[in-house]
Amino acid sequence: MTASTLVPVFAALGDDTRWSILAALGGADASASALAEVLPVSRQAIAKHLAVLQDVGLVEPVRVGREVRYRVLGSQLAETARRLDLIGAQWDRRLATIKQIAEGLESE
Amino acid sequence: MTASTLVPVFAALGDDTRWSILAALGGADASASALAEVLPVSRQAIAKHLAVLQDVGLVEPVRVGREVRYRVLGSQLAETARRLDLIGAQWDRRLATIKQIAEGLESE
DNA sequence: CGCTTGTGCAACTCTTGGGTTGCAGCAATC
DNA sequence: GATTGCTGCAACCCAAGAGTTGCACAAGCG
Repeated sequence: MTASTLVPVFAALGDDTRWSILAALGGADASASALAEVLPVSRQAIAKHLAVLQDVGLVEPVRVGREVRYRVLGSQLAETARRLDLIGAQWDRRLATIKQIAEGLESE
Repeated sequence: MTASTLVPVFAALGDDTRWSILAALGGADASASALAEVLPVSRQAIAKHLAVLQDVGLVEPVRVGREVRYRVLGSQLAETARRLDLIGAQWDRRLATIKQIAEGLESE
């Protein structure tokens, strides 16, 4: 059941501050301290968010000298999207099946 | 900025119980009371979750006599997946751009 | 009409998690 | 080697939300 790993990703993406962090990292890789200068939250709060994002594989730490910069992994976003799309498609298929059955009943 | 409406959807999808509800509704439309007999939570808890799911457009209420059944909207899942995929693709494009620049520097 | 049953509203508990401050530690730099 | 600056850990506060119980109300059904 790979779906169990999917829910935490959505939980991670369900927070505005984390999207702000992802957006900031979209410009260039940055450390927690650097992000704290841009965003209206403390460095420690950002560090927590980065830990969450790293746990679900949305972000990757890169040591540069004595600081730790983070990079967004777009592939993980795409992968999550792919799996979500599959689920949505399954529901549509179910609806289609029900429609078929209903139409079959009508024509009898 | 349509992305602002995207975050609440992820927040809604970031809960295990709500996925259980969606899964149960995948079999057939059901009321909050019916779901309460299947899932290990109270009817009121389910009612709250259904309200959340309805707010973000993942589920739709259908009155049947004196009960209110809920139906999953797979199209909303697919739409969310599409938008998430676009975002992921943008990050990949940025990485590709950076790679191009780096390669350009090497060849000079 | 009375009974049953599904829904809706309200109040409450308790855990989770986002945010903060403070301090200790470590690694470059001068 | 001392200083500077970035990281990591810990404790704490507070709001949001997941879950519960209880009750009131409305709509079918005997």
